[in-house]
Amino acid sequence: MPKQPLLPRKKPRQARAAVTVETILEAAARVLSDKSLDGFNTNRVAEVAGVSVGSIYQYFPNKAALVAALIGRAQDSLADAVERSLQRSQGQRLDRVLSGLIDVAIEHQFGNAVLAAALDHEEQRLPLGDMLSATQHRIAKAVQRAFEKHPELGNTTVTATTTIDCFTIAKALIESEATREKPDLAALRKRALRALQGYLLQPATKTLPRKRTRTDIQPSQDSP
Amino acid sequence: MPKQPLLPRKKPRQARAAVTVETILEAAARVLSDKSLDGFNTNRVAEVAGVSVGSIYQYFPNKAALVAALIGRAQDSLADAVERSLQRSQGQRLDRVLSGLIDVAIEHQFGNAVLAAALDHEEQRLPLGDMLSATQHRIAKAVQRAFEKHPELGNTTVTATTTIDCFTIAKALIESEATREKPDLAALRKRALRALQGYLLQPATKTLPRKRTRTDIQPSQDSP
DNA sequence: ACCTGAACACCGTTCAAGT
DNA sequence: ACCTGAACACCGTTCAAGT
Repeated sequence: MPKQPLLPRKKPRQARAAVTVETILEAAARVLSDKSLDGFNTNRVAEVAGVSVGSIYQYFPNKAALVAALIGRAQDSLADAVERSLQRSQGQRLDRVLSGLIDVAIEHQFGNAVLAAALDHEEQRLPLGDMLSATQHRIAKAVQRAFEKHPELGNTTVTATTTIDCFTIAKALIESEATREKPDLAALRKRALRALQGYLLQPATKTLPRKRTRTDIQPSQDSP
Repeated sequence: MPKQPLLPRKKPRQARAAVTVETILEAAARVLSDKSLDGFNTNRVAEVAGVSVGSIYQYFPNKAALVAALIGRAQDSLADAVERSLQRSQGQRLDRVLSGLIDVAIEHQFGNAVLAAALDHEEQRLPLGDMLSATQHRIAKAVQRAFEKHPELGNTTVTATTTIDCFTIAKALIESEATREKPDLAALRKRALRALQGYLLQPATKTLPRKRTRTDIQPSQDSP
């Protein structure tokens, strides 16, 4: 069971080394875009980058760390876009705010569809834990602030979970549309907006009396 | 670029061969549960099943087809559970119907968490196309019928897309909770119900006047 | 400090040989 | 018809040798 480290092995100390690292990451993004996850191998990345495979392993402990670095960059750029969008829609109606965020997420996903899909996929699989949460907290905090002070949500308490759920929901709808052969972005925007508005404006459910059934289980690791 | 076939190579003709196939699939599920996707390899599956690697390739064209078969079985069992749930909640309030479906989905995900997560993951990655849609249509149709005739949704038109969106949303929330270290199933139920009720009861958005921005793009395959 | 590329290990897949 | 397992190919990772 390989508990793989995902952090960069070391930082380049010389200028030409920094170029090497940058070249490697660009090549990795390129290969991932062109060939998707199958066909993404270190040999090809090295070839496209014009370096030896060994050079990759001087800065990244393994292939997963290479992908993790790309995910980190994508997250950063998403966080920037979210903050810009919230700034633009400041003081506007809730549907405007939400539409802005949805547009950002759609752009993020469809701007480079193959790459984004591959990164999303690996994001779930890799134990990114803390690496991810830094930037994601930044996003969550910004959105939560915007929600909290919004008049239309005055009566609803907006928790961190609520904010994260909004992201989860929007992301799922967008990714689902992305796998379609002919995505309809206009329709997608409406559906995502409806889902988010619905979730946010729906009063949190009063505890629903529920008969206990055999689905009242705690998570376990049974064999099939 | 390997356009991999995912359908079983052939059906076993003798009884002992059927046993072999069953044994292989059970071993595959076992390995996947124990070791997750890393560490899931054909050699180990063969070893656990007590057969030679060659035997696997007599019935499955490749490793992905093995996983695809497991996905198919999981989908079938989910479809059964959905239909049973809809039958139980027939004529009840909408929140009851939705809660029943949510419980089914939660049971499906948490009953064998590692296996379910691995299968979900591969479900997105593999080009399952038609293999999936058969069972998924069965589920979607059943749910859509239940929604369409439900009094509380009388004024809302329930399209196929609406139904699928509900699944997408519920699944995303459940999977997200499944990656947590200490999942809170009771809270998850409430959040999922709120999301589904919100989406279904929220009147479909009137076309929102939107300024055109540079995010009005069509999907493309640009380089980063 | 950085880079190279041959060498090794692991694993997916095949195929000649068996029953 | 079914099963075996050695052999091959591909790819992740390392390391001794270079600059």
